[in-house]
Order: sequence, then C-alpha cells, then structure tokens
Amino acid sequence: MADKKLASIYKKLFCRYGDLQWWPARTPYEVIAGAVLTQNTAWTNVEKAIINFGEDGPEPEFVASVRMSKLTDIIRPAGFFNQKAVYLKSVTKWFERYDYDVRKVKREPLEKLRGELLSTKGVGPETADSILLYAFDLPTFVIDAYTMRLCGRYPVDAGKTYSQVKAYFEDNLPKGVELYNNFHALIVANAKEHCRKKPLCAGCPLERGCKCCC
DNA sequence: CACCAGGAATGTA
DNA sequence: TACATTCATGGT
Repeated sequence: MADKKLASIYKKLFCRYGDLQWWPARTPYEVIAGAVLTQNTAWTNVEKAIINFGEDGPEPEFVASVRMSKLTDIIRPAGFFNQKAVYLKSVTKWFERYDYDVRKVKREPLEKLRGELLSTKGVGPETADSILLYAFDLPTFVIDAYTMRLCGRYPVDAGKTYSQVKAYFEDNLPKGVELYNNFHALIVANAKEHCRKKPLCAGCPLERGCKCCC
C-alpha cells in the first residue's frame, strides 16, 4: 500500500478498542432504518426512535404499510421526522425489490446496488455505504464527518470530496469487509470517547490533543 | 442561550 | 464545482 498512514492510524485505534465488528442493530433492516434515522442526528435520539417501533424494532412490512402520520409519530425523537418518514418509505421500497430478502440483495454486484441506493430518495453516499457495509457485508468504505476531520487534522491528504476520500481509503488499505467495518467503527468509537470532552483528548490513542483526532 | 449530532435534497452562481 | 439553506429533536 502506497501510504502507510492509514495502517498506522488503524493500528493505534485497534490497540485501544479492539475488534468491534460494528453497527448497533439486531437485523439488517434495522441497520437500514438506523442509517437513515442517524443522518445529522445524535445516536441517542435514534435509539429512542427505534424503541418506539416496539419489541422487534423496525420491520420493512410495517414501515411499508403504516400511515405517514403514525410513522412520523414513532420516529419523532430522531428529528427531521417529516423528511425521514419519506426517506424510510423510500429506502424500504428499494428493499422491497428484493422481497426484503438479504440473500437476494447479496446476489447483485456491489456497484449496481450502490447505484440503486444513491438514486433512492434520502440515501446519499454515506447512508448507501453504511447500508452496503453494515447491513449486507459488502466491501465499501464508509466516510463520515469524523473521518473527514481525522484526515484534515492528522494530516492525511485524502482529498476533499466524499468519493475522493473513499477512494483513498480503499486504495491504501487491503480490501476486506472486516477491515472496512472495524476501521469506521474505530473512528466513531474514538470520536465519541474523546471529541468535545475534557480534558480534551486525554488518553486519545491518536495522541494529538483534540480538536484533532476526532 | 448557542451549538451540534455517525446527511441529503434543493437551489443559486 | 462550490456553497448556502432547510429539515427538528435532545444533550451539553
């Protein structure tokens, strides 16, 4: 790999947090719903919304058939509920093409699925990649605000746009679902532990003294 | 009280 | 391509 910075960062994070193998959800569809609900929203608020779906969490058959007013009522704590209700309906309609069947989705090529998701209302690049990686175990790297900040700061000149940074990570790391999964998880875990807390970045494995690593 | 959180769509220049 | 605005709750 041309640039070893990423491997170095990964190692430090891994030593601190280990193999997380991530996404706090019980089912693939819960990942899909969570990926939409967490758009520009604190995860704690997403949890409240998920709890409102009931014991089994969000299910595609329910989201597809429930009335809009009831859906907005359920997801209200996650914010942007009018938009996100539309988005949930939309991404669920995409999943319905595959009969809500994970195996059927996984028969298709990653890039085809990514294209379909990106043309789905409410699904941008980060949400698409989160769904592909964490719901369907497909090897695509997720870039989020934490990742951008980490690069800008470290510094790792991975580019400016989403697609540039994504390409940089994928080109400078061995391709693999487990690695992509855990690397993004580690970045989020580190950001949540250290970002905007006092003392700033004490004990941060990236040793930068925040506003820095996260 | 201001600021922000695991974004995306839409509009302007 | 590059920004600005809108969407909205809840924690700090």
